[in-house]
Amino acid sequence: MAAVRSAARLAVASRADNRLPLILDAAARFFAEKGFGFTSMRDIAGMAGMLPGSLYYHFASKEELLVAVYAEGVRRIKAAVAPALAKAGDPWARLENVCAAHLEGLLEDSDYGQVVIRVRPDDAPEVAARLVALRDEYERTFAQAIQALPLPSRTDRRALKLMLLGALNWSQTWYRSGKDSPQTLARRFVRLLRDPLDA
Amino acid sequence: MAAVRSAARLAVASRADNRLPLILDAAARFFAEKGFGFTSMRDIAGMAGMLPGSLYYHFASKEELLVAVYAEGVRRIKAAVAPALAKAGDPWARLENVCAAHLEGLLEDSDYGQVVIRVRPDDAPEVAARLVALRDEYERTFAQAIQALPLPSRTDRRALKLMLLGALNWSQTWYRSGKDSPQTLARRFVRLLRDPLDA
DNA sequence: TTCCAAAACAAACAGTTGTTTGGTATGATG
DNA sequence: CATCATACCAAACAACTGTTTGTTTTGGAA
Repeated sequence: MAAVRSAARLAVASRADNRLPLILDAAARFFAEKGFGFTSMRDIAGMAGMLPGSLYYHFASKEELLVAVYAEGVRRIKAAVAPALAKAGDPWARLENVCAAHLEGLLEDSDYGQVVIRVRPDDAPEVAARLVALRDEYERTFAQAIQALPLPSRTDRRALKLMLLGALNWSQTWYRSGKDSPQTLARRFVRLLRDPLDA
Repeated sequence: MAAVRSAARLAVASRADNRLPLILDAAARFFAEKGFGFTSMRDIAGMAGMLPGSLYYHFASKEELLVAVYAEGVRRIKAAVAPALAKAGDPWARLENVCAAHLEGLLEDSDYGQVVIRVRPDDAPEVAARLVALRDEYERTFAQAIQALPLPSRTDRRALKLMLLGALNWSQTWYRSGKDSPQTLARRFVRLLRDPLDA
């Protein structure tokens, strides 16, 4: 397939693939704002300044384009969370920072991150499995922050992960930029879990 | 508009509106399973055993049909939660039952409940405001169960509501029927918030 | 300067979308 | 029995969908 770039053939980087990032950006923006189903290839092509058919030089289908955006989204969220996760110190503080980074990724920062949370894998049946795999990949990253917490042995950490991650992801529904910052929200949520333990 | 039923004119109930529930059921099923955007009026009409154009006798548009399903969904979830909310006793136990009822509504019970959680108001721009109002209406019901909790005065109850409701609603993403029941999940989630307080 | 593959255009394809319009069976009402 | 609104059918509408095909431009390599 042509989408496999010849860039492997070293350096030069010519003009080749020049507009591919443009396509991805446009797709990410539309997928994030209107969802997968309500976005047309013409929307994307228009914003990228090209014709609809031209997209098929880079991607075999609309769903494959979604996969590319999705993958980039996961990459970015992971990259945003990684530093917070790496830093040593209080595991609770680390979790709070991880949550804050996670929230920034899906609320403010980039369209790519929003796509990962907003678009349901079943919306693209042909590639659904790959999308789920990408999500899971990230969730394992997030789970590390939970594992590190000093909790009573009876605590159900899996449930904790599902609860916290669900709370964070769902915030996309009610969050309005300009009010509480992602940092503030992360602090509030983590405190609800932590404070009672300190007493 | 014809959709305003003449039923107000007392009792008889003739054959009029006979297939309207059928339409709503079909729409609810499709909206719940494929989402609003991926459902066509032909899908719905087909399942209801009629022609696409006929739907417009009952509803002025696809979006208006969504409003009707949405409203019914909120009605049902509220009805499912109401008994749990009314019962006297331990506020924590009550919250757990409320959560269980909520989960059943959007995971197992009815397509209507699933629609309320699954379909984003912005998917139907023309009626988005009305859909949001319907959601809010229910959330106020849910908030009552939170208000009744015996919590340290410093606790942010609004954040608690957002966290718990988000965790519950997001479960639609990962829940697979047959494994943990809604009741079990509700217990696990509520315990994560309560148990630390008891110590 | 010639050549070639990359990258895009231009135009169409067949199918689907929400919706409209005009006609028609039906069952209750006078 | 005649009437009439209700509830539906039948058929089409224009617009839009993802995608394909053949052709053209382009920039770097030989």
